[in-house]
Amino acid sequence: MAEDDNRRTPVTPRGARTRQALIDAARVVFERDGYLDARLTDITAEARCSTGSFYTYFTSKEEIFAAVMEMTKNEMLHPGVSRVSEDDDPVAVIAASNRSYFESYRRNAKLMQLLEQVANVDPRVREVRQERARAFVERNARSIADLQERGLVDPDLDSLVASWALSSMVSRLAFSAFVLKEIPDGDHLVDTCTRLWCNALRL
Amino acid sequence: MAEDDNRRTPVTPRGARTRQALIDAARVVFERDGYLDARLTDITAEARCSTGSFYTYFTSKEEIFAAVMEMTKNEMLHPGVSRVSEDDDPVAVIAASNRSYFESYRRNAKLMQLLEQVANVDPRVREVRQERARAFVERNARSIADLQERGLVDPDLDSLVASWALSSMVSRLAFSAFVLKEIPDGDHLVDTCTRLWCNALRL
Amino acid sequence: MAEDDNRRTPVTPRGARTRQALIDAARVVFERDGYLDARLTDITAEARCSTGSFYTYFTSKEEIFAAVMEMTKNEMLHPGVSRVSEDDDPVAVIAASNRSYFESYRRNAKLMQLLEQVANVDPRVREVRQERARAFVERNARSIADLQERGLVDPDLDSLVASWALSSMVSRLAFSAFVLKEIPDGDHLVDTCTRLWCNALRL
Amino acid sequence: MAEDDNRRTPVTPRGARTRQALIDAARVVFERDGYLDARLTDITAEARCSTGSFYTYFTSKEEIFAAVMEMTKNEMLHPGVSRVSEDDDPVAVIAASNRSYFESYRRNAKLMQLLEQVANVDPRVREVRQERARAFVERNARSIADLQERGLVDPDLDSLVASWALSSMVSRLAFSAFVLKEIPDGDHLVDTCTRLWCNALRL
DNA sequence: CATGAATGAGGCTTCATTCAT
DNA sequence: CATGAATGAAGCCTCATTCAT
Repeated sequence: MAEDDNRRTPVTPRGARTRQALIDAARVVFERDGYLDARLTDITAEARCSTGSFYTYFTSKEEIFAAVMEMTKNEMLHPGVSRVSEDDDPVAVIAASNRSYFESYRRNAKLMQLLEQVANVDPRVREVRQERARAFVERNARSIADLQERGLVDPDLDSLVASWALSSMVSRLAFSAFVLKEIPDGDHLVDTCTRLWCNALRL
Repeated sequence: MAEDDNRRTPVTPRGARTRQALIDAARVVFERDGYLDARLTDITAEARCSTGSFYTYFTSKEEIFAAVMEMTKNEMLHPGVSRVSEDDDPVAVIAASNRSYFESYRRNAKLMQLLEQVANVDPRVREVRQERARAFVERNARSIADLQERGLVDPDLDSLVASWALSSMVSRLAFSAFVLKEIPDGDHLVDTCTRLWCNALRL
Repeated sequence: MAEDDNRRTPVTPRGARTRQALIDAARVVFERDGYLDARLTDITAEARCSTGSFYTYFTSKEEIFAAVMEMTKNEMLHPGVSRVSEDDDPVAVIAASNRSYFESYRRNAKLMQLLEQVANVDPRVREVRQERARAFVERNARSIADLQERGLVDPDLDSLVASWALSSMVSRLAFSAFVLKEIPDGDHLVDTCTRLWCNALRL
Repeated sequence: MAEDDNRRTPVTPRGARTRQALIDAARVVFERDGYLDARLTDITAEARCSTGSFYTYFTSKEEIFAAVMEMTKNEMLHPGVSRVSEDDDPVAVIAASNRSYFESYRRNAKLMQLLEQVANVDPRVREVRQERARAFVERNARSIADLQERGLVDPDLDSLVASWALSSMVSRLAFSAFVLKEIPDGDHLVDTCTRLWCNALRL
């Protein structure tokens, strides 16, 4: 995250406040208008600061978008997963993980939509999104491989490809449910999803 | 599909040729530069006609994009599916269907990327994409329901939700493989995908 | 009215029909959209003929406007005036003249508005309008001079200037009443107008 | 008068200067080229600022035209009128008023021509012109009614209609004299005008 | 004579970015 | 560090006019 630019990280509290106001405003504007239709002046207006101030802290729309995403990274994590111990029932672990994922997605649907939007437009954001996806997939792949080692699931499956497939299934389902609203949200959705996941692995 | 505009449908062969040249040019430019970076003048230059001619047939970039999509709809269909009879082994049917889908996606990867890009930006295109997705999902849902009736797959699954999930899995996998190139393409991919699909249904 | 252009006066009945259709269409479009917003293609569409045909008969919007005005010249004349003989009561003559003028204006309000509009935009049309005005003013001036000679009205008035003033009064009043609709139409209006005219001359 | 737009009213002196320069430039260009032929770039060139600056203060040609008119409203007022006291000879009052009106019109002939031109083309400007006219007419109507109450003029006249007629006469005469130059300017014109006005009222 | 497609100059408008105060 | 006005490249779009069929 080292800046290749001499934009200062604010040193005075006043500067920090302005920077934060800009990020908050950017989130509001991006969620309201979409990334492409958001104008820098909309953001500064929302932040109640001048146009010029934007360039004190950021060099471009892209950069402030990255800052928004960085800022909300914590909200996007799925804290529930790690709390499930390895001794637990594997199905319960998967169910908990899925439930947690869906909940997080539901809470941040607008942001996820934005991320999807911008990833299809800006290569740097695409990279960010793919990195997140990869991390998610790899964690699931390790989990699948682990279950294979323990003889609990179909050993013939390529754990990485299976993880790609199942992770894609879950994330796309969440997108359809919470962003596109094509599928009714609810326990039924998560349950079916978990059941398919377990079935798919022959767990 | 009814135009809310009086742009003519060409009545002379010459007009039809120009219109077609514009659509072809648009596809080239869209695939080369992406939807957002494509300028109308690039399209008319590629089509070797004047700026004004664009407006003889289309009112906006959005509209010619829709025409490109309409034009290539046939290429996107998966003709192989219907050739598999109902008497065949259900696994073979699914395998054939998936293979066909992946092949079609591979051939039209650029267009699929475009569709995804524009769908996240333009509501009208989003509608088109969702309609296609829905058709695909519903076909698969009927197929699943049919297998349930024949007692071949898990009867407890909600066939529609299961179809959403598995269809999402396949289409997203294709996107990751052919557009993002995150997953190596190959028989292995389709086979694993089919295996997961069948497993998921307990077929 | 001699054309400085080789646009043919139609020789075939078919040509005459097309030309007439264009003029009729132009009137409809001009009255509906105003001169400036009227596009040549609107006129040809209204006339149900091709764009090219327009240029078979006219060279410009200006020219077809002139043709519309020429065509409707007869409607604009005030036939009632001449029917009043000189022996009649001068007040009755003036009253009849005014009444006739107002009636004609009321019937052709849309066209008068157009004439006013275009005169402020196109010097050639301005010339036409001024010529009409001048003819009207001069006729009235002669009438006033005549009354002066007969010792019926104030002999100190400059008959030409008085005619300009009173003619302006009437025509502008008609414009306000029938085009701008600022003044309620009715007998009261004409009567007051006539009374003012007579008073002004000390008739 | 409330702007339905967020174009800023300048807050710094510099901004105020630019805005003023644009208005001044617009007046020059409008008077030189006419409203329709005036291009925005002509105005910004004349104001020695960039194209973009125009849009900092105005949204359209129409809007800056309104600003020009607003700016010159003061020049258009007829300050002489109020200086004539009610005790004066009514004829003298009318004479002074007319003289003042003509002088003002003569000074601002170009602008009046513009106003007339644009009023026939743009409904918003038409409204402005009509409001001015109405104010003028109503003031004269009150004056006529006052003279009626004092028994000095024909009591049978409808003071409002009479005012419309006579006000129209004066303003149209001024237009003919100073814009169209159809009538020779001079004392004679004003005197005849005043005489007709007084005669018409039987003053 | 009719047709209707093709043309392209020319004006309009936006908004990211700079910079003087 | 904040301000907000100034900039101008860049793309959009119209429509009168021409011309091949």
